[in-house]
Amino acid sequence: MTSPTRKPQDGLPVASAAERSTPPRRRDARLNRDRLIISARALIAQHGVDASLEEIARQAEVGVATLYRNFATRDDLVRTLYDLALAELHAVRGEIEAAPTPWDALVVYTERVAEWLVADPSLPPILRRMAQLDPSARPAAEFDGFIASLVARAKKDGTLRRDVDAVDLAVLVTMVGSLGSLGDGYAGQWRRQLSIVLDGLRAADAPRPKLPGRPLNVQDYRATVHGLTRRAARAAR
Amino acid sequence: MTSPTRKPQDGLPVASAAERSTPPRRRDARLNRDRLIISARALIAQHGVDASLEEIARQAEVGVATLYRNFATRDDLVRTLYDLALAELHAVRGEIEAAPTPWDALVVYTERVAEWLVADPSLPPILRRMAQLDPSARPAAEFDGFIASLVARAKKDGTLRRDVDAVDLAVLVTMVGSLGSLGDGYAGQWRRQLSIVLDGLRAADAPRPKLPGRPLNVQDYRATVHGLTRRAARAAR
DNA sequence: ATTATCTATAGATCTATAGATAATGC
DNA sequence: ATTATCTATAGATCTATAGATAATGC
Repeated sequence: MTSPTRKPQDGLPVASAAERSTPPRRRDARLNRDRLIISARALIAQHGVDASLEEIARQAEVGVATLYRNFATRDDLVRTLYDLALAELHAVRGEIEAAPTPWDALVVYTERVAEWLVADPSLPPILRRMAQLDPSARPAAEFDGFIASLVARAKKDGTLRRDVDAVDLAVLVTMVGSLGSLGDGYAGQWRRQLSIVLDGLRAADAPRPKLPGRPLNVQDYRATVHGLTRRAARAAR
Repeated sequence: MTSPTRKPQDGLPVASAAERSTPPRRRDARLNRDRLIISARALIAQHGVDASLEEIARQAEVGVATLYRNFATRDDLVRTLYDLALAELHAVRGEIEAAPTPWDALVVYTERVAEWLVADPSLPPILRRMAQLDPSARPAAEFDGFIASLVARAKKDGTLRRDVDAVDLAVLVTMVGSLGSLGDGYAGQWRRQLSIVLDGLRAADAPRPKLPGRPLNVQDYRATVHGLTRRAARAAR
């Protein structure tokens, strides 16, 4: 379907869906590709998916043609970043299964996914773009059935309120994860906010744990925003 | 400080801070300016604050020079959009004061601010940019003292949990407001999500109201994203 | 008469590719 | 020998402005 330039001269099954993101086999090529990916994440976080490809190459200290060789179109690049991020998310499943109770499993799920989003501010624009390119590409899609059953069990044992469902959880997590785009100061806050959200999801009579962290006061808040500004100024050269 | 081109030949106090956003006095000019603002909102919502100025002018059916005449720099444009949005937010204060109890006042506050954010998806990028340009420019800044006193009163009367503060509220509202950037389907959801957040903020022993709306199921979710895609495709011509 | 608009244009930056040159792996 | 990189370049699009033309308000 895509990238028909390479001939199937090696004995491999050729052009499977996942094959697109196979890194190149030459040492320098692999390195350049990695540099491009790092640089792309940084610039997409700053300027969204329309970030200049030339600048991405420049920041990776690589010619533009090298970028094009690795990623035939801008959407190829976006899709690769998406796939890479998704691979990291896969690891979460095991952790969820290891949780002792359904409620704990839901906590792990929301924490890990929110953490994943917050850690990489290029993700929100990338996820938005992917949703346009391919509506079936939701990051948590593969967890759907699994989470739905956890939700059912947590309702049954009286820890989760009965008037919410799995999609509510997904939306709330996305919401909390969006805090990563607001600057570094929020990066330390998301656990606290998530905890408040979880308390809202808990059955009314279930006991609440202590909130993690401490509230940002206005001075902190200011310092945060200033910090962001300085950092952004530096990044912009 | 800025825009020193106009000479103070009219008898006015000249160049006050707010004067920058004074619309022009000619009928056609005012119309063009309005068209530019509408078009800027749409394109900034789509592409962020780096949206092409030429395209903004094109979509407003106006020459680029007209855009530059109205907004000397890109940041002038952003600042104007910010000021306009902020003016709408002012109206909220009266509504908050009219609420019968401190808790109700906090609900009105969070609902109105979230609604304000959700209604205009150009706001998140604009607010981020403004935070860089001028760290003191937080939208809710003028409510700060007011909300802080509401928070104190709501804690005292046992409706708000005691381990949160006014900044937590601000962060949570920003979070909920970010749902507007995720597509139209979420636009109907934010009240529901906010309600869950409010339940998390409520003192543990206070009674919870019924959640508004109904959860999105996966089909709804898909339809939503598809809808967004079609709309985005149309908008992109 | 004044104020605003449009067209045209210079110079910068961007996307995308062709062709010459360099680096790796077998 | 193969694979990848870089430089150079065409054509498009962008920012920003100058100068000629059109529309309003008094």
